[in-house]
Amino acid sequence: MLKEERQKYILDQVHLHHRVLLNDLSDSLNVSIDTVRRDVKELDKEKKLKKVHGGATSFGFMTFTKDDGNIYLKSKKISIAEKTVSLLTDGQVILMSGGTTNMEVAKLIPKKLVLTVFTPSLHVAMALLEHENVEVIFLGGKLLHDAKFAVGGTVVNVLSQLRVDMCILGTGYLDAQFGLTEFDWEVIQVKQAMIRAAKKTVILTVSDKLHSVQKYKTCDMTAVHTLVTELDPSDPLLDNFRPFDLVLV
Amino acid sequence: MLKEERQKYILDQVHLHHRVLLNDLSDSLNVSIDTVRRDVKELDKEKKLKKVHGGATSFGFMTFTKDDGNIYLKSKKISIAEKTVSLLTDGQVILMSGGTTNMEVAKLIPKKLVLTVFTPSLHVAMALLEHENVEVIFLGGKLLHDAKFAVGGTVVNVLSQLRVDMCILGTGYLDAQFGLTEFDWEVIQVKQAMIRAAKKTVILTVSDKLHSVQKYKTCDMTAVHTLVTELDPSDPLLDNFRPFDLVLV
DNA sequence: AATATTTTTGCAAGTTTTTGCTGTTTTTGT
DNA sequence: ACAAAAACAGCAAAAACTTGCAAAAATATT
Repeated sequence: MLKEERQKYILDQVHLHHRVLLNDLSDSLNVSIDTVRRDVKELDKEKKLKKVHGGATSFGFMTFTKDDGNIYLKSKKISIAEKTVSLLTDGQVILMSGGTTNMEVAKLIPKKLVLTVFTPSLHVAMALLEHENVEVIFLGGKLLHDAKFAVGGTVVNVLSQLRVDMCILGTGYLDAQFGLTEFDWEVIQVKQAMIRAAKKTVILTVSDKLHSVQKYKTCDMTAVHTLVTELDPSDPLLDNFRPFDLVLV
Repeated sequence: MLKEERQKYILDQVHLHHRVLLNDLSDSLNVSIDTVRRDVKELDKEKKLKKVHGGATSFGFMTFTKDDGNIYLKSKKISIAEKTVSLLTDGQVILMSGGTTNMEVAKLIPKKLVLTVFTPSLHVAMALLEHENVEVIFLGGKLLHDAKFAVGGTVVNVLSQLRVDMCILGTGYLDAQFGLTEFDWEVIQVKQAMIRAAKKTVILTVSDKLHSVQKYKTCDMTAVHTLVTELDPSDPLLDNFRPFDLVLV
């Protein structure tokens, strides 16, 4: 194998996974670790990647990691994401909406899990593409400038032809009496179509958003199968939702 | 066997496999390794391929690496993007493919310009959403993990129903004789559909990618209306393209 | 047709590059 | 602070490259 081939492979891997381990490379290329080290060193000198202890990282596009400043909220969302990921099983076909909570879910999906995910969210799609075993299908349409989320007829139309295992809704406001509500009419249309296209609907929400109501209604509580919060399922804050036939996680 | 035949064979092999080993060539051509070495050296001098230790590679092969950080190439791309932006007018409906050059175009679009842009590239869509006056419509479909680009039937299908003013193709390899070529079959399908959907086709390419050929063909030079490079339109490097009925910018 | 000239080809000796291995130093996580 | 992992430096064998040269082949000249 030519040196050039090796280096191209290394670059491809770096761009694909955002980071690589020298050991993995040495392994999959069947060359000594020293050779890989020297290659990476060269590529680093050529500014094609960034060498770090034990491996290398790409320093290109991936700078969209605008960490939501609110550490407190973020830890809640990660807790929700962990619970959500545990609901997923190999081979499932699922729908994911947008929002920061769903982003955490996308990041936390195990590398080995095989999934097919439909999403109208640019950010979620981007995060999902980091996982080799996840097939990502973007639900195309007109994009909202702020939410980076596709809405409109084409999205709803494609959704109407789908029948998937599970739908994970990440944003929204939840109330036992008024159900799931939103403030954007077009987003509502998409989310309703997502719910219709799925056998099960999973709602993710931080406890701060419980018992809050917005202008438009997406669905009733009866349409929800699973509710994931950062709280313990037995927490009294969730009591209002117990009368409904849903799983609390 | 004539020298010319040999060199033609070498070039074919390089284009076919992206790389060759001098030993393999010497073997299959039944000539000494020195002769092959000299041939490859000549072809390298004529810029027909790139000689590397132990063999040779096609030009597109290594050039494909996403050249972030490569300041030199980036300035070329910005120059191309500036020229491209000047081709745009208020109210147009256009198609944009992916690639780093198109990314620069997306970033450089004037804030006041009113456009409608269809694209199957996640990165380009993301960049376009920074512009308030640009309506962005994502061409949904299965996303390629490395290119973050939508391909497949749904994309082609939607494209077949469009009729837009202009199509801007950012990636690809260009040669006067072989036209626009790619190495990914699925990407080809999308690009061909994009060309069919547009009244005008604009190709953006850095001069480094001129005269390089890949496995599959997207279109002939005759399908191209405008060719944008970082070179001056009168540059002799572009002479090969003058016989065609296209605008050089 | 015979000879001279240029080009091409193969070979050999010496040089450079590449690569894996050794032992040593530096960094990292606990 | 200590043990483990990673990086570094130097070395040696193998592969690849360079150069110069002479034989062979192709082309030109008389």
